[in-house]
Order: sequence, then structure tokens, then C-alpha cells
Amino acid sequence: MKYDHDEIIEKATTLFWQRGFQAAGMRDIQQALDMRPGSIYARFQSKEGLFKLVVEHYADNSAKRLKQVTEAQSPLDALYHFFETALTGPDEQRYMRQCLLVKSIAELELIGDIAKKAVLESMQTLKAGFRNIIEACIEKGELPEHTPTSTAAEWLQNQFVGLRAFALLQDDNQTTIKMIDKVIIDLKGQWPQKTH
Amino acid sequence: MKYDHDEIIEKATTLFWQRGFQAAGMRDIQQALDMRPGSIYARFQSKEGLFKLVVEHYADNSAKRLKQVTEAQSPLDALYHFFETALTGPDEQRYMRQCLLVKSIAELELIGDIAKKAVLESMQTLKAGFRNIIEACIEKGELPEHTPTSTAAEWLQNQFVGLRAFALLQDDNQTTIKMIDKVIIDLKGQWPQKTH
DNA sequence: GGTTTACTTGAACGATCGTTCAAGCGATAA
DNA sequence: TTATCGCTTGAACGATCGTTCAAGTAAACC
Repeated sequence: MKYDHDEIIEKATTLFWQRGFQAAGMRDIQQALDMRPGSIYARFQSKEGLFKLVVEHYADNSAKRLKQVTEAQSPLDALYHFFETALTGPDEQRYMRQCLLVKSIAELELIGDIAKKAVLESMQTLKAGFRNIIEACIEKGELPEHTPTSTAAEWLQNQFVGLRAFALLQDDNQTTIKMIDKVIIDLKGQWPQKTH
Repeated sequence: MKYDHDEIIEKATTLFWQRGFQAAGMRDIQQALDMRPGSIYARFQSKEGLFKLVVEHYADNSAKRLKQVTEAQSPLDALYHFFETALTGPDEQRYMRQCLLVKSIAELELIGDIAKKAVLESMQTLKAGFRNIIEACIEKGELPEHTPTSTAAEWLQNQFVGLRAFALLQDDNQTTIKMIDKVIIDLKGQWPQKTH
């Protein structure tokens, strides 16, 4: 076992995050991991197998971050900072502004069924994470009792998706911050009624 | 001139919309257009040249739709219907829920510089379109005078981006409708102040 | 009629793609 | 010592990629 497993996954994550599944060629992967094709295939079966592990690792990490938000004294403030750090990182880490999962959804049909399943399940995991945050906010009195938890969770995840695509193109962090402010305002705001 | 130009562009649009730039191979294109490689290259120089025209055609079309919204008696109602039709089409046209431009942004670094420029410029065009809608709403008294036009336009485009990614995965149109309702509510709502 | 021009055809090119495989390495177990 | 196992190596495979090109067609212009 020449190469450390976690190190491999992290390096692969960086590569897939920057390039996406399709564009990251096996030879890029070989170079990034400093491994020969045989080693990669012996461990991960295929490019897709490696990608699946990367997606799961990424989702685990994201879920942990969301959990930290949930457990903060002020979940709402923590949520704000979560958005801020995710969306306004330094320029050399610009690729991180894009969510790996969302990026993968854009090329979902090019990915094999196994990794595809991992991507979709990870999205569900994140949704659950957002839901927990909403509930924590309500419990701490930072959001009104009548906030529709499930709808708000989907909405919040959706805002996150949109903002990540948005922030990728934005040069001005101030504009991004303004958008995050708006998210917090709307989170406290009204919600659609069931009937029209 | 055996093949009609507009017809070619429309067929190519469908293909790129479904598959994306990278995944749509030249042989897929040849089949979709019923043209041989030489014909395609004589007309469009390259795959990227064809894609550039497709992006511009798509953006023109979208801009026209946004203009129609602007000119409606009730721009706000028209905006609602614009979102609704874009996000809840029939299942066999599910690929249309994803915005071709946003999809292209996800693979922006795989696309050549010429088409890349076309994509980014088209995004600017759409932003201007959304801005016009906001202004029309204010003029018709459907939105408050003090609505920050530029911020709201960026926000609206951002909502659209997020919702299109969201709707792609959604099976239940009712959930999507709820999100659109929320957009309209928040559009009328508060906006972040310049100072913190 | 001759020339030019824009378009069309289909075989073929070199490059790159994901993947395979025979061979070898080093640690563990019998 | 021998056998087994997971991991490693690097050359090589067949498939597919975007693109080229010689040759042909049909309309337009002189």
C-alpha cells in the first residue's frame, strides 16, 4: 500500500471539482494522484468508481459543515457565515465556489449509473442537512414557528445552488454578500400558501 | 445550399441542450443534422463555431421572451407564467428545464474561447432583460418605487438559475410552483441595505 | 462556355479516450 | 521456504474524438 487512501481521495476531489467528471481524463488523474493506471483500476475498478468515492467524501464533508451550523449558538448567524465562506473564497480557489454536486448534475447523463445514484443521494443528504438547520433556527427562536420546514429546506438548498453558480461568475464579492443578505431576509419572510 | 440554415441551428440547439457541448460528439451532430462532416466544417469552421451560433440563437430567443414579459399589461403576472412554462414543461422536454447557458457555464473551461465569450455575453443580455422586467413592474406599480433595480435584476436571474437546476431534478411540479410563488413574494419583499 | 464560389460527400488522419494485462513487488500466513 | 494476496508498473489495446481533404455538384457571375 504505497499510497494513502484519504490522500488519494482528496487529490481526486480537487481534480474532479476543478474539471468535472468528463473533462478529468484518466491521464490527468494519473498525474494528479501520481499513480499508474493499473494501481487506480486495482483499487477503484474504474474512473466512475473513483468518482463515486469522491462524491461520497464530498457529501460527508458538506454534511458535517451543515451539522456544525445546526449546533451553533446562533444557527442563523452560522448559516450566514457558511454561505459567505462557501461563496467568497480567494480567487485561486474559485472552483470551490461551484458545488461539486451541482456541477455533476449538469453532466449527470455522462456519468454512469453507480456514480449518478451517489450524486442524487448526496443531494438528498444535503437537503436533510438544510432541514435540520431550519428546525434549529425555529427552536432557538430565530425563525417564526410557522415556517414550513420542508419547503424552507428545499428553498434554502435551492438558494445555495443558485448562488454557487452565480458566485462563480461574480468578480465582486460585495454583490455576492448582498445576495446572501437577501437570502436571510427572505428566509424570515412570508411563505406561499397551499391554495392559490 | 441543400440544408436550411435556421433548421440546422434549431436541430443543433436541441442536441446541445440535451447533451451539452462536450458530450455532443461530431458524429451525434452529423446524425442529428443529417449532414456529412465536410459540410458542417465548410459552414461553421468547427464544432465550437456551430455551438457559438447555437448559443447566440438561444440567447436571442430568450431575450425575445423576456421582452414579451416586459411589454405585457401585467409584467409581474407575465413573469410568473414565464417561470412556470420554463420550469414545468412535459417530461419528454425535461432537458429544456435546464438553461442551456447555465449548463454551458458548468463546462465553461472545456469550451473554446470564442464560444465561451458568446456564453458570457449572452448571460449579460439576459440580465439586462430581467432588469427591464423589474423596471416595467415598477412603472406599472406592481413593485415598490424603492426596489433596487440592478440588485433585483441580478437576484431574479439568480433565482431563475437556481430554479432551473432545481426543477430538473423535481418530479413534483407542485413543489416547483411553490418555489415560483416564493420568488414573487420575495421580489415584493425587503432588500438588503448598503451598510451592515 | 468558362470560371468562380459555396456547399456537399465520405474515407481517412492523428490524437486522445478509458481500460486491460502480463509481470513484478512486498507483506502476511502456513 | 513457499504460497497467497493486495498493490504497483508501464506498455499496449480498441474505440472514439474533432478534423482534414480530394473530389464532386450546382448555382452565380463574367
